[in-house]
Amino acid sequence: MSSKSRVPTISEIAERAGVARSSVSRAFTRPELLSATTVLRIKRVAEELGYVPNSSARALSTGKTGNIAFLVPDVANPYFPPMIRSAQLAAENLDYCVFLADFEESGLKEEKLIERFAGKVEGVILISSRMPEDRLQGLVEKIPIVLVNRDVPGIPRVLIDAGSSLKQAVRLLAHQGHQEIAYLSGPSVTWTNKQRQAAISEMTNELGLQLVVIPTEKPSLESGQAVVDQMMSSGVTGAIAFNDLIAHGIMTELSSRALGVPDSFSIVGCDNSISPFTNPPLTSVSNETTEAGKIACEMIMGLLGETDSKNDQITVLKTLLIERETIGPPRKKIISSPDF
Amino acid sequence: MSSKSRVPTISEIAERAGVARSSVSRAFTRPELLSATTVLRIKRVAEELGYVPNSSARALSTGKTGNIAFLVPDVANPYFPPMIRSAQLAAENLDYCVFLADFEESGLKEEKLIERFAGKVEGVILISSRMPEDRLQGLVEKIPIVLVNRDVPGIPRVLIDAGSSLKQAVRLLAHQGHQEIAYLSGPSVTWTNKQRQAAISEMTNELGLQLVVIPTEKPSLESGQAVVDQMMSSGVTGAIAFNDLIAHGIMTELSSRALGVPDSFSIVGCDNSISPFTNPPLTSVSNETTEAGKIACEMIMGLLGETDSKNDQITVLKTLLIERETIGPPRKKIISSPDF
DNA sequence: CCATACCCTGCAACCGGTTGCATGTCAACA
DNA sequence: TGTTGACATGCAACCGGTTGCAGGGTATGG
Repeated sequence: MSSKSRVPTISEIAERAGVARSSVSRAFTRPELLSATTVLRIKRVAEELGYVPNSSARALSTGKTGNIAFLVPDVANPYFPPMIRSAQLAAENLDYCVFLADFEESGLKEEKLIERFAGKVEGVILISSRMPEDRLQGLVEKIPIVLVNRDVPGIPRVLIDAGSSLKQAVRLLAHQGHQEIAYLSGPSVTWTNKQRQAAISEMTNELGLQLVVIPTEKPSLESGQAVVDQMMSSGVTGAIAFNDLIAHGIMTELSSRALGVPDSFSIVGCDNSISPFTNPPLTSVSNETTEAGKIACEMIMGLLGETDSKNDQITVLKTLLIERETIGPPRKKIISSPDF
Repeated sequence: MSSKSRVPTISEIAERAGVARSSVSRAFTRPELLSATTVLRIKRVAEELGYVPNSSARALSTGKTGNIAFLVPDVANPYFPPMIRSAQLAAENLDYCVFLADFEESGLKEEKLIERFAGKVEGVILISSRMPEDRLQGLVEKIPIVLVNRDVPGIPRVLIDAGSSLKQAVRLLAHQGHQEIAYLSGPSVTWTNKQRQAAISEMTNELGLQLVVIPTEKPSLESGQAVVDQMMSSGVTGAIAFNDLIAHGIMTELSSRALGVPDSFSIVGCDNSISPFTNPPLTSVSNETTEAGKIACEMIMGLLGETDSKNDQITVLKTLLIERETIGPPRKKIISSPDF
């Protein structure tokens, strides 16, 4: 029956406490300016009436919203939730609230979202941004930005460098005797993908292996399944996937064709997201996403004080290859060399 | 070098376009009140100057923030991200932004968060709320609330009812010959846990099975591992876990003791989150979390128009038992009856 | 006892939009 | 030609805080 009970305003508190509105405001924001007894009296009245400062009003006059935005390409991708969580927790400790949005792997949508958030937040954390570099450069003039897994000079960023672990994976594959391997690439525009591909390519060159790069539609299970045909017909005996999801898609498709891993095919994933759960457990690259989220959040907070967000701060996080059970020696080819 | 370039205000646009401030405002909010040419002129100037309405100011005068909050017990629990995603997408379509927060399975923290968000949002969606019923009842007088997986009369809610699938799981276990099974319970205060336990208990009674309820610390992998001793010494031959995470914890612990699933022990999970990935693939209950998120969001939006959020709207979503490979006949007990 | 300084509090403007009401213009109609 | 009404626009108050400045009161020192 009672519709939403209206919250009292500063004026009502002031009247009830017999002080000016400004004193009420100060009682909450700068109590050291008032006598202790006045503060007490005001707070008592406020408590009594259930006063809560209106944050829109406060934001309007101070220019600080106390919010940040956190944009990810896909919330449901298990790579992101730990990062989201740690960033949100870090923000909360500094009394900030965080907006979350999913830009569905689309740079356009990402840009639209930033625009929508622009007035509501003090800063934006972009995870694996798909936006063109020049747009980012333009944006950073308008609002503080921190990038995760995207390397744009002049914009503060935290990078997770899987390169060395991936090289190690190539070495492992080579050691088992693989001569031709595939890289199931991820979203081609992303820094993460480029960086992973470059590392793998560098190591295959060094070791004299053949590398076949096979693009996938999306970094998802389904996309992994979809490229198995192409992958198998390319003649490779092992593969490294952009992420665990793609790797697992391949494993399921392989197993539905009665091809076992690692007996018939070797595979390694990346991100260590679902890899402990797969069948068999997937060899994968673990990375400190939790740490990354926290650092990104701290970076953005650091930026807020400054007059100029143009800033080249950069943090690189290391990774670790977790060896599980999906690497083995290559299966002998059916159509083999004459000496067999 | 240039610090954040200030965004122009309505006044500057007005001056530049030679109209009143109110006209600029109307050009954006109620263009049908102005002549088409004026609207055009204003919009051109606005575009030129890069005008973006200040949302704090707008929120202050209209009383609508255009935001909602989405609170979950644990962002990193794979059960929630799909729900978060669908809710956020639904909100976005209605031009709403969503705050995300993690209350770490704590009712106290949940309450603190709601308080913090109170002034910033028009409504709150609470997932698996841990708050006492009377506090919720009090809260709903102050701000529109929608509950997911929590059943409080008078508050709109969407429930995912795993009962029938869980009963089916018990039947399956019984059919395989299990006489004593365990329920690895989840957070005891949650509706979800109570409801799951009740369904299982009802069916074990009906079928004349022994049910041992074993509480877990948290619905996590680690907690699952931690209760294996207790579970095995209780003499059960199969178990149903509150969720996939607990179930998987048990599987890994079992396997580290060289006990295979389902040969030595049968187990079923719930939520179908990581179950397709486990080794062996876990029999689990799938539920429409995506749908739940969307519906919750639509419910909250429906509430916003009304003067009174007290409202008994309720949606129940069904589930499905996905049979995979973790149920088998019970292992014969070592200490067995004399007839063997 | 008076001057100085400090402490506390109030006044009023301001943040940037929104909106009810008044005014002005022009066309249609009698 | 005068009246009426629809339409377009402006005026000014308002949303609920924050903050620079001024003024009154009291304590302190000369």
